[in-house]
Amino acid sequence: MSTLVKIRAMRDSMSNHEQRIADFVLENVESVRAQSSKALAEQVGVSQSSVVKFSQKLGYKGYSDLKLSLTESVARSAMLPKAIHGDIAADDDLATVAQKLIARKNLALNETVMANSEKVLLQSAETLLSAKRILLFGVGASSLVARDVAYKLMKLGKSVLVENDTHVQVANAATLGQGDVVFAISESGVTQDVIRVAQAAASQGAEVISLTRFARNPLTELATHSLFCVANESEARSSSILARTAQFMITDLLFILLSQRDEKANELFERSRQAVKVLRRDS
Amino acid sequence: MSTLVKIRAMRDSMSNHEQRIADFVLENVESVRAQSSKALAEQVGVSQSSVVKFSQKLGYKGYSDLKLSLTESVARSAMLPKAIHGDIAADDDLATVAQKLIARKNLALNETVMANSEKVLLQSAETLLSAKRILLFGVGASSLVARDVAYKLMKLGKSVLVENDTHVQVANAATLGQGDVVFAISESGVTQDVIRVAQAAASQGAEVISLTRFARNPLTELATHSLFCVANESEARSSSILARTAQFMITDLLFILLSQRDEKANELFERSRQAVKVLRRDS
DNA sequence: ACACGATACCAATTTTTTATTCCTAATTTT
DNA sequence: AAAATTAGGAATAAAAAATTGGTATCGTGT
Repeated sequence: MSTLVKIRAMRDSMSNHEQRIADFVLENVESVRAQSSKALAEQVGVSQSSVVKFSQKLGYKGYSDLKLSLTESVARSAMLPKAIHGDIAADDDLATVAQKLIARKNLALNETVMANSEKVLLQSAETLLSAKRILLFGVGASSLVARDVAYKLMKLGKSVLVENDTHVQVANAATLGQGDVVFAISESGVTQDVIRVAQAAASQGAEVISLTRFARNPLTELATHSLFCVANESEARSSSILARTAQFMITDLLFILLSQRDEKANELFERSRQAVKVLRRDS
Repeated sequence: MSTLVKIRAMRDSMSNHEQRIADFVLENVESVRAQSSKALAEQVGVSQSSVVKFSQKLGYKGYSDLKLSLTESVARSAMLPKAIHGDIAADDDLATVAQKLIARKNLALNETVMANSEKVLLQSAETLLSAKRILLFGVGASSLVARDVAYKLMKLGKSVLVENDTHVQVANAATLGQGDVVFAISESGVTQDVIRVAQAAASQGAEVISLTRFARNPLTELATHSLFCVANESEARSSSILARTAQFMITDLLFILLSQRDEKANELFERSRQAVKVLRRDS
C-alpha cells in the first residue's frame, strides 16, 4: 500500500487542489488506474497539468509513473492477509479482540516494511555497524524501544548511550562528533526534546538516524537517514500499541541486519548468553 | 503472475514476431514495465505497431493496458509468501529477512493467543482492574515490557509500582497484601529474582499473574493466574525478538480488555493525552 | 503450380496522452 | 505595502499509443 500510504502521509502538507486530487485518488484507486490524467482532472475538477504536477510532487516521474506505482501497491496490498476491518469495539468479545489485534499488528508490520526504502535500511545498518558510539533515545513510549535497541546493540559489542533524562541527553549529544551516531525515535517527529538533541549531535558532525511516523516532520529534516513507521492508530483506545509494534519491526529488522553483517556477532552474542546463564544459576 | 502465464500459454499459437516479443517480455519483465512501446519494439527488432497488436491480441486494450497488468502480476507474485518457513539465514537479502520476520512474528502472535485460555485472560483483566496496587516486574528484556504495561496502566489511573532494582522489588513486594497484584514477566519462568519477589508477595496474600514461556516452570506454580507466550526462538540470532513480540501481544490484549471494561478509561486516557500535548507545545 | 484468402508486418499517419512552459492570481515574507 | 514565492490553469510542445493502408508472406484448395 506504500503509494497510498505515501499520499495519505503527504496529504496534510499539500495545497488545496492537490488535496482534492489526493482525496479522490484515495477514494477511487481502482478507477484511477484506468484513467488518463485528463479524465482524472475532469473528475476532480482541476486542470490536467495539476494532476501531472501532483504526481511529480509525490516523487514520481509523471502521471504514468504514479499510475504504475499505484497499481503495484494495490496489487501488493491485495495479497496481504485480509484484515478484519473496523476498529476494536467496546463490546467485542475476547476472541474477536484478539483476532482484530493480530490483524492490525500484522497490517502495521507489513505497511511499515513497505514504507521504508531498502537503501535507507541498509545504509542505517551500515552506519550503526561502523559507529564509534551510538546515542539512543526516544520520549515516552518510544524510550522503551530505544532501550531495547540499546540492549541489543550492547550484545553486539557496540558502545551505546541511553538516557531518559533529556538534559543528560543534550549533554551527551554535545560530546558526540564525527563517526558517532544518534538514533532518534519519536512517533510524531515533532517532540522538541528529541529535536534539540538531534540538532546538537548533527551540528557536531554526528550522523542522525530517525524513526518517526511516515510523514514530513522536523526530525526527518535533520536526519541523515530517515526510517518510518506506519501505524493506523485511528482510535484512542489502542493507545500507542501499533506505533510501538511498528517501531519494533524496524529495530528488530535492523538488529538482524547487523547480526548478519557483523561476523563477530554470533560469537560475542553466544558469549554473553553463556554469561547470563551462569548468573541465573548462581543466584 | 496471471499476465505472464497468459503470455506463456499463448506463445505457441503466436506468429514469428509475436513470439519474439513474447520471449523478450517474459525475459525482461522488469525493464519492460518502464519502456514505451516504441522502445520495446526497437529492442526486439519489430515495429511499434506490432507491439501494440501483440498487446491487443492478448486481450488488452493496448500496450499501456498490458504494461499495467504486467506490473500488477509482478507485484502480486513478489508478495507471495516465499520462504516463510525456515530460519532467517545469514545470506538472506533484506526483503527476505523482512518477510520471514513478519511471518515469524505473526506465528508468535497467533500461537500465543491460542496458548492462553480465555478464562485466565479475562480473570487476569478483572484482577488488574480491581487491584488496589499493582507491582510489575521482569528481568532483562522483559523489564521493558513490564514498564510498557506500567505506563498503560497509569494512563488508566491505576496505582502502579515498577522497579528495576531487584532489592527494591523485594522490599516493595513485602508491602503488598490482600487486594494487591503482582504482574511477573519472565520468559524462562525460572529467574530467581522474579520468583523471590512473587513468593514474597504471594505469602502476603497478594495475587500473582505470571507471564512466561508455555511450559511448566516455577513461576507458574506460584501464580494465581498463568499467562503464556509462545515464541519459537530456534536460533540465537533472533535474540529475544519473538519472545518480546509474544509478551507484548498478551499485555496489549490485557490493556484493551481493561480499557473496554473500565468506563472511565477513555476519559482518563484522553485527559492524559491532552496533558502530553500541552507539554509538547510548551517545550 | 497457381490463385485465393488470410494473416503478418511495417511505414506513415492520426489520435490520445503526457509533460512543459508561460502567465496570472494568490499567498507569504520582508 | 513591495517583493518574492507559490499555486494553478491555458496553451502548447513533446511523446506515446493506436489506427490505417498497403505489401509481403504463408497456407490451402484446386
